[in-house]
Amino acid sequence: MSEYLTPGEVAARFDVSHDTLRYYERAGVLSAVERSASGHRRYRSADVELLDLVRCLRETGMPIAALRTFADLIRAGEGTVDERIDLLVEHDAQLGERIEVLTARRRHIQGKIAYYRSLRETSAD
Amino acid sequence: MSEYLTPGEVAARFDVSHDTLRYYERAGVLSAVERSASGHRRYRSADVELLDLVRCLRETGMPIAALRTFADLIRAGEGTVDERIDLLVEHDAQLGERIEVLTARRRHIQGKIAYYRSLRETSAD
DNA sequence: GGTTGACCTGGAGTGCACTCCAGGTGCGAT
DNA sequence: ATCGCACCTGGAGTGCACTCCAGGTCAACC
Repeated sequence: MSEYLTPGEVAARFDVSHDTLRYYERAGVLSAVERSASGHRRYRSADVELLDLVRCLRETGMPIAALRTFADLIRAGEGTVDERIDLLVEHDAQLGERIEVLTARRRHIQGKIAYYRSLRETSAD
Repeated sequence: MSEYLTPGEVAARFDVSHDTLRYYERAGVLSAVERSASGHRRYRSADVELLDLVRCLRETGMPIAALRTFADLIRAGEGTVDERIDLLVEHDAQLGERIEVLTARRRHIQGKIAYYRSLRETSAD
């Protein structure tokens, strides 16, 4: 049990590619990660926790640029907690709306399915 | 009250651009629409209804290629109702999963917000 | 009869988030 | 020693869904 994860382990854990990890680093979403003597990345638990949140935000539609802003706030230290809250609250609100829209659209789709099924039964007589 | 809508009216009703409408037509999602003598498009109620469903499916993440497949089934006539049902049921299932994932992620984000708020209260002492 | 505005065309361009490439390094196992 | 493999680099390429562009047509209104 080592104190860090290798790129392969991180990629497997979050189901992202090695390239995506490097992309996040280049984009400033993950700060430059520690390296071994041979230059290989070593992901510490702080990196892994940030990545966990990053993936959560990405999967819910936050763009890379906003993620970068958020990561910058974290790096800037504890004085930025209010701003982080604002950012997350805003995202949460958008996400709530998005889920509502998707749910409404889903009902529409289910209505269409029911309609098609009614057609099928009628013609099956 | 005319029997058709102009491109501008359709664009306004569905909040899409004139270009998007043309794009859907080029992509085979909307079949070639009726034209006036001067070449302007005229959207009949059948076109508008299809577009309504198309937008619903697009907003819920169905790719253009699948939408094209679906539109082709509609054009192929009533014999394809079973296939249309299959396609919509599959999409509905994926959408259900997606909503669940988003909802779970949202709880994670809300947990993070609560955590940050607890930090803020502690430091405010 | 000139101007305006909504519309027309084919094709090129955009933004996003990756994803791939070619060539190179280090290291444990055979 | 040499093989295979996981990793490294900068930079180019990809796929998707639009979105924009330049130049043109047409009907209506002043």
